Amino acid sequence: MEDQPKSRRWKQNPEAVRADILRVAQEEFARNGLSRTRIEDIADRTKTSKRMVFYYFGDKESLYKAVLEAAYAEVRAGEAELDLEDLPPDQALRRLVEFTFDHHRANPDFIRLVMVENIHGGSHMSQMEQLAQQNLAAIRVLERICEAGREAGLFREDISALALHWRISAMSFFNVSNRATFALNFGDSLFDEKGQALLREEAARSILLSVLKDPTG
Amino acid sequence: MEDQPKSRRWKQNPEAVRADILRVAQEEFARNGLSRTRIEDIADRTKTSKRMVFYYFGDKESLYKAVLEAAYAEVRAGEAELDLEDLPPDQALRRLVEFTFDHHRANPDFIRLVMVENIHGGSHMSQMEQLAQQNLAAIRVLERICEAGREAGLFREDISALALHWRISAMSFFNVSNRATFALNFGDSLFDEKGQALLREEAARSILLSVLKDPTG
DNA sequence: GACGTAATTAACCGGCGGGTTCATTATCGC
DNA sequence: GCGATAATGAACCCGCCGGTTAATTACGTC
Repeated sequence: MEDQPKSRRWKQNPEAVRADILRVAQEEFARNGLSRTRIEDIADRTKTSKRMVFYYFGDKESLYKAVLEAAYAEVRAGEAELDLEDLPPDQALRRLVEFTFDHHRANPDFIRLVMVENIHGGSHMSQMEQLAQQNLAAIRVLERICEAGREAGLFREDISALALHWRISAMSFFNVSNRATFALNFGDSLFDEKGQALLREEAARSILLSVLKDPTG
Repeated sequence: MEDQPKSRRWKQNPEAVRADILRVAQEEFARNGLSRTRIEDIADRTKTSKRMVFYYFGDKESLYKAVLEAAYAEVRAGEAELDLEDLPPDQALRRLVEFTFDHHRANPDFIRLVMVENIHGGSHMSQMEQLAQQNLAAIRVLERICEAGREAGLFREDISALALHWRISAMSFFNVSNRATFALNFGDSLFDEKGQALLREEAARSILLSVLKDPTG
């Protein structure tokens, strides 16, 4: 990091430049979507130039795809850190819901990239190959919880791990993605700390209730 | 409606032209977002010209705002047709969830417009004045159901109508908005008729369970 | 130090698309 | 019919922005 005083030993560092561009591009694409983002705006916020953006990433769409892929990888890596193995199934499920809720909330740029990608019909994401396994891993976690719950006699027999994941995602995602319009329509009382705590708790509670064989437990 | 006595011939019909533009513009903005939509593309699909689009709506952003406002008005009008007054509270709530789920699913263009608007931070919607009342009406429906449920001894005392609406919206909205990426990540099994029926039923069931004082009922 | 390659800079280009100009036609009130 | 105004058509303008050209500088290798 620190430079040698005598010889200006400032090393060229392509990887850092690349990472710098990616970082800024993620923010810009997340804020503005694909078309509204200007490569020059990205360049201006990096230490390098517009020419270099094209030099490293080819064209705008490839940069966007690189951003999307990096964002997915980062978020999935964050998810993988959650360890639920040693929890009883009901507590594991509750913790998974709370974690997902918090995790989405902490990564609004990722959420916005997914929104953008959905507007585009997923056409860029469909070209990303490697994420199939990562995603199935997410489902497998839920399936293990469900199975453990069934074996413990706690959970219903007929729950679908995929549909469960869908519901957990729906609430966690919507909470970030639709904040602007929801707050404009109904006020922002649900988006301060107290409101968010309420939503988080009710999400966890309703998910849990819905899988329990005996909801009174 | 159809007859116009000798004055006002069929030839020039500004209102129809305007409606034609709005209709096409809604589809284009919903499919492509604001920046990616080309006014010329809209014009080409109408019976009129690009020149007329500007003549009637001023500029692109005003057209977008007009589309958004019209879409909101139409969807809210559709919601207002639901009558739950004569149902017991638990059935009313279930029906409201199912209706919302179906209604969102039947109006993907509206959903996509709201997605686009959220990407833009709601900056255009914040200029729409009249929708505050419409939205409060939606909450009031839920509040009446909750109150009736409490009075009947069926529902918990501590449920928030707004948080309940948030959860119903979250699932109904996400089901449409994130279909592309969800299907790419986890397959499209949840989006055929059978999968959708499952999601709809589980959404209703989990909402209902979460408000009941005695969930075994 | 010399050579080849990787990284960088400055200046440029071209077409796409939002918005306009100006001339023309239809419609209405009288 | 006549004048005023609303509605329409064809062609045009121009600035923005994605992408490029060409020349220059740093760097690894011998």
